[in-house]
Amino acid sequence: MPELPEVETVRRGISPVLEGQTIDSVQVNRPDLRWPFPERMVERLKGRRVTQVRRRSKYILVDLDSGETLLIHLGMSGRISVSNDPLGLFAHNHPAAEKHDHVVIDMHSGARIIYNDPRRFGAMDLLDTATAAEHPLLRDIGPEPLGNGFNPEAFYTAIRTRNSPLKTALLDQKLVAGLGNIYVCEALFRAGIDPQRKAKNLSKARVEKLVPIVRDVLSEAIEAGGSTLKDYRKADGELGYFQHSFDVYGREGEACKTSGCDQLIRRIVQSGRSTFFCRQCQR
DNA sequence: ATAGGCACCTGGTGGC
DNA sequence: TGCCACCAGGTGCCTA
Repeated sequence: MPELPEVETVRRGISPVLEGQTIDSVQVNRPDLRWPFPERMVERLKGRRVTQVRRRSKYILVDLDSGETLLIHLGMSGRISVSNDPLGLFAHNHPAAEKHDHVVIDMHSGARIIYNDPRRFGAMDLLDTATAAEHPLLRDIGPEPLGNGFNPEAFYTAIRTRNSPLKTALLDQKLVAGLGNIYVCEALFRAGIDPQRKAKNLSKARVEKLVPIVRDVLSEAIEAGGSTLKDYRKADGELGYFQHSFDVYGREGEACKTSGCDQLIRRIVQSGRSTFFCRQCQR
């Protein structure tokens, strides 16, 4: 479930557990995720103090006092969970290991961070903190949707030359960072825009409507994650994995939620991915 | 430069 | 119960 809001929820969940704390040990249970883990990752993490936990798009960036930054991506199925054993006395205070627990990080505080990812589309790498933004995985990413760089003028210019459907353009991480299939569908529904419309043909007025809606959809999802976070952690420590009710995503054949609209939500495929929308409400 | 399709991998669901 | 097709929150890479 990791789009920007989920990744931000995870960041907020692990940040207080990591920042200012020292890594005691790291257990890596296989050689790779999507790519091999970086050389000597365990040794490079061990004994390091975490100075800051940041997010860029769907990447979590864990800065270390060594001048290196641990980059984490959750792919499609990545999960991070947190558990605690403050005195470091009882291993059973941590949940039993589960299938696909690929990386386990134990902090000096007794906290344990587990990275679990069945499909292994996720990734980890170690970068020089000073030049992290120039890393190939990060350098071409567009503006953060919740930051000043994502505004109607800039986005209008960015999609001006885009011949692809607007849905596809919104998923292009070079144009705007962090959006994924769910929140693009949701934002386009709320904006009343047909996902099949060509990006380059979008009027200035519609861009001005869409941009704040994208922000709202993401902000609300982060809020929902944040508010669910505490309760959920009490349960089993899973972060970024919360219930959410969507207007269109995953609702093919169900009634459109617009009052007075009698249409059913449709599913089409655009560049290989499902798009959910209402034909009546989205033009 | 841009657009489209494939690939990577595991697991869940629904039909026969 | 088994087998099969299809679906899934992402994105790098290859081809035109």
